[in-house]
Amino acid sequence: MDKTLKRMATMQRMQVTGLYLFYSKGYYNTSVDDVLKELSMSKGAFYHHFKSKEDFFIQIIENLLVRKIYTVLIEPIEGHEHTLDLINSCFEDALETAVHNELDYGFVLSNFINEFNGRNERVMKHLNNILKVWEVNLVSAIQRGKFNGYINRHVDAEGVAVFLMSAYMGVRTLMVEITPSARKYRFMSQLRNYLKSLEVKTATANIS
Amino acid sequence: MDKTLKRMATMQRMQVTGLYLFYSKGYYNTSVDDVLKELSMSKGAFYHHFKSKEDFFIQIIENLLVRKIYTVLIEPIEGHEHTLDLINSCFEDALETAVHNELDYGFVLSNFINEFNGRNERVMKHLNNILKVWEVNLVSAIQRGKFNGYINRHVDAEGVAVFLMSAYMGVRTLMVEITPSARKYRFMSQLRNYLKSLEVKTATANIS
DNA sequence: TGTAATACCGACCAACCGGTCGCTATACAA
DNA sequence: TTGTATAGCGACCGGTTGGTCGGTATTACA
Repeated sequence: MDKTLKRMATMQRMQVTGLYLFYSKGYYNTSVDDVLKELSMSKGAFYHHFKSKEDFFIQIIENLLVRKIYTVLIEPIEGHEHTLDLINSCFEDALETAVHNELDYGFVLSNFINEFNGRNERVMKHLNNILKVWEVNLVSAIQRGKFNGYINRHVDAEGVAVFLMSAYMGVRTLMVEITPSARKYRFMSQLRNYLKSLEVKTATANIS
Repeated sequence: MDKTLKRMATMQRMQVTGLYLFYSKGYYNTSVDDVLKELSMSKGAFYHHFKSKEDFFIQIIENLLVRKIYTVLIEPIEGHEHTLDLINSCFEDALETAVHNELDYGFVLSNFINEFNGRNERVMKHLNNILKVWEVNLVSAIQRGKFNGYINRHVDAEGVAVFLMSAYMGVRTLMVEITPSARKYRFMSQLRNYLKSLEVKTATANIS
């Protein structure tokens, strides 16, 4: 096998294991030795590939976390179909994955933000960047929805984005407890209610 | 001074300092020595009053955290005035406090849940209990609102409670970043929008 | 004033932390 | 086959962790 290819394969394997452990036990609560034990690897090998634990984690963020958020929360709302339906399906799918996750420790990004906030500025910058990318993409999806006539012109796109992100991050924390499925169902029902309030209003639609 | 009174005063002082440090640096990232340094106290004194670090933290939860949540998030919505107004004011005030907090590390309860979830079942039980109390009180406030004619009869009280808790917990995490004030404003605006959708509908109110 | 309980002190412990370093094992190019 | 760069090894280091323990200082009460 090509040398650089093998190197990348090893590093990838280390990062996947690292993300899993950091997510489940927390960054500060997971020692380098823990990661190495899981990998059946030596310390020398670790520090041959990464210059520090922090550097290892930052590479995990950039290589794995960013891609994860993209796949689950950004790409699904990029289409030109009815924006509110896209958002609804996207959240539905994301939460369903969480429900079926045997061991759910909450929204990965939100967990790390909580852990690093006020403690490690360098890591926080990387995490906040992901948050920003998500926000920007949500805002433009909503504006696209307005342009395409699916969303009321007077809706504040930035406000909706902040609200949606808040709701999602919060419910993911709530769902780590017992009966995540019931909470997901109730949450999604209220989310649809909220999304409906953003629709283009017709003269007759809301008379009850 | 009475002996037991002095003991309680000392323990109270220790717990207040402990909560501050655990909140700002995280539980696992704060050593007992850190707490003792802040208190100018010895290890012997600490372990004379508390049998372990974990025990110390659980007492902090029961004595300080529970009361805090009660004061900020439960009592303000207990009245018989318009329920949705009470909720709106309660969230507004709670977030305003967060904005003015020089060093904000997010919603205390939510931070600790994130830190202990899957790592310490005993502590999690105590934290989940607070969450449950909050939820129960929100649900009964909403049902009271329905009874008093402020909220639509068909509204799912449990669903609204989960949604409101999610949104609050999420926005508190989002607000730790830059410009918390702007995010608060946008969030509250959307929250009012959502709360409005729960009101008793009249034939003319929603024609636009 | 004597005494017993409580409050507090800080040296000390084993276990663990992130990181270093001198070493070997392997793989490819000449 | 040999030389050289990369991959991987694990003992070891200084520092920190939660917790212990033998001691002293302070207090309340007889």
